[in-house]
Amino acid sequence: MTDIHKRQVTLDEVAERAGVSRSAASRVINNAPHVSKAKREAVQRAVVDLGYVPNATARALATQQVGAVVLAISSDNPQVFADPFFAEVVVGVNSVLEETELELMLLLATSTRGQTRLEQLLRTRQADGVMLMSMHGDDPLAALADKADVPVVFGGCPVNFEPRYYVDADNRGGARLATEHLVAAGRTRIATITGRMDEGAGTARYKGYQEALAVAGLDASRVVHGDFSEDGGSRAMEELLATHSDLDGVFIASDQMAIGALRVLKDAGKTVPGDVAIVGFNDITSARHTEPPLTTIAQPIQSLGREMARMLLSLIAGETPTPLILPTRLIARSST
Amino acid sequence: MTDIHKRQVTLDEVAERAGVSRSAASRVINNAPHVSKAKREAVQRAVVDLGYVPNATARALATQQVGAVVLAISSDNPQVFADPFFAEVVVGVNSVLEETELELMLLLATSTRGQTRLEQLLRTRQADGVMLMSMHGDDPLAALADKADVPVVFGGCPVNFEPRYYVDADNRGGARLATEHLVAAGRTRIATITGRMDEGAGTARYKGYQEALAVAGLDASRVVHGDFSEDGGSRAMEELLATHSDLDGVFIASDQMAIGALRVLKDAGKTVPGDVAIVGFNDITSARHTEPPLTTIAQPIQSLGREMARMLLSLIAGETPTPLILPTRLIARSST
DNA sequence: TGGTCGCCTGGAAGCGCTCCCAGTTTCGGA
DNA sequence: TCCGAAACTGGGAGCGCTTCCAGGCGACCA
Repeated sequence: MTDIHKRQVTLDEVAERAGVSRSAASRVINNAPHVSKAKREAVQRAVVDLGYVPNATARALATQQVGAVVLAISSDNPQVFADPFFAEVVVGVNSVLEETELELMLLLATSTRGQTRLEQLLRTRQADGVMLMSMHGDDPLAALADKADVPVVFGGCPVNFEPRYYVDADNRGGARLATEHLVAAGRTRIATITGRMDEGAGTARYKGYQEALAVAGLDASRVVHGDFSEDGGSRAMEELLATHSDLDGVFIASDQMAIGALRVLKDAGKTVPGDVAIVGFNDITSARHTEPPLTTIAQPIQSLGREMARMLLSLIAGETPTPLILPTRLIARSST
Repeated sequence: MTDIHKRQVTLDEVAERAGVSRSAASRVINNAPHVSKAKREAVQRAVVDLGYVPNATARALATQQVGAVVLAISSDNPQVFADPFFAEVVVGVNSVLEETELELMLLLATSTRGQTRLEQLLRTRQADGVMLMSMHGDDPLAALADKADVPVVFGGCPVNFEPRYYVDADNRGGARLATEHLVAAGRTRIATITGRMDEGAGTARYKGYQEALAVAGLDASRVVHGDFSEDGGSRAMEELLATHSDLDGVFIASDQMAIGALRVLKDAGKTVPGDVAIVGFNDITSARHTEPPLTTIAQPIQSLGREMARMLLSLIAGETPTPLILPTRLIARSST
């Protein structure tokens, strides 16, 4: 870099050029009242002439507001964010932040360093608010976050406690929908492959499965716990086939696992949906391209991001929003 | 929010508690020399006791360094970031930033507001550096960015000019690889569906296709321009079928388009790879699940992110790195 | 024992902006 | 014509930190 930083033009220069005091200039920049029309225009002209842009840092220091919020993903897996899920969340978040003056910071707290950073963030107001996602069950940060003195909204409800502010997809309702769909299709020996049981989504989806079968008066004991991953899905399906070879329907708590399961089913010579019907969860892009295309539950991911951002904004504004559960819906394709 | 912001503890308090001057305290915080062992330890103890964490804003104002870099995606499509591609880039970027003290800010410049923000960012040093992606051909910001007085590295080379600092995947080489693969499989009437020709990746991949066919002495005139999208791929394939029904191989510049094309081919009663062999580009997750699984070109996306971040760091450190082209490789599956 | 060098040390001046406050105008109403 | 209220105006004190600088002090060499 050539080090010719043409020094940034400051408010003082604007004021001088406009022939007013710095205070007056500041007022027009923030369009506050108490400045005459003439001076206001003079300042505005000076701003344009000089190409003045306020220094965000200085402003932040003076106002004690950072002007940025952070989206933090806490996880032990460095690759979590590679999940397209988060990309969509970000799009949603961005769409509402775009209407404000707030910047978006990303914090992938996947290492010890990252966790430390997140912790400091929570206790020292380095941001005006934080959106926190993907807390797994035993994360001590969850509790800390919920009573931090900086506004925090959770994306997804942690498994072991309910934060004051969160927005979540209706995982339980979605799982119920999925299972009911299987029941309605005449399946009677319905199994499930759950997600990680230390995540809110994992337990909630399992609960939905149980509820639906209870209502239908069917046996809900064909259960294997998975981990949301494709390989995990394969392993779980193998186990299921070994222990409950009579099954004729499976609700699988993620499409990734469903893809793995589909492969195992195929290798085992079972037809889908002929021998066994499958419903997944998430509606990832690949779900449309499997053989057969996967019936699944879609969550409004961008909305989730959008609503998290809105809730955070409302919190920052000093309001007290109530938790929000977003509806999920069934996408029927050919695996059922 | 309860508004009991227990005021942040300041450096002055630390200094007082340690019985030293603020300057001394500052020195030990930044572990600078010229402070006796005794005082150094006293300060360190005070820091722990008080739970002191430096105020990043104040520090930024004093040092004239923001302590954050931004990853900016410039595009006219609000949904670009939903592409899993960027999620992976972010993972890569984060992995190197994690080792530093720098924060990561995300700027999705998809609206007028966003573009304005990006422009201001480029001219007013609101960040210590910026990584810029997805510039399409006629974006005036590209030129501006390249001579901004803040370090900028491009991700992907814009179509109409070569920035001073960039890292890109070897799109041309990858396309050549893909086309050569088709040639090696004995195909002789090889078409291509290109990407958007106002993006660097689009033109580069087209060039690679031309080169490979030139070397093989084959006709390179079976060309339809697409837009990288699935629907665009369908439309392009229809056109190709209508105008060049004799084709026996197609290099398609993105997997998304390939998926669309596959559907059209199937509807038209053509078998893959029997009648026509297909090679895509990107190796998206879905590519493994299509029918048949797609032969494609993989780019090292996380590396791209990582190298962009590294280059930016080196730029910030005052060095002068050279542009970087990352290798791509062929993933052979059953569509060829 | 005197002089010099080099390492501490803390005071103070900013970094660029906001905002309180006291002083000055202006203006309408009586 | 006079008075009070309301609107304007600019000075100045911070926000919390870094860093320059001048002064102090011990050590080391001759």
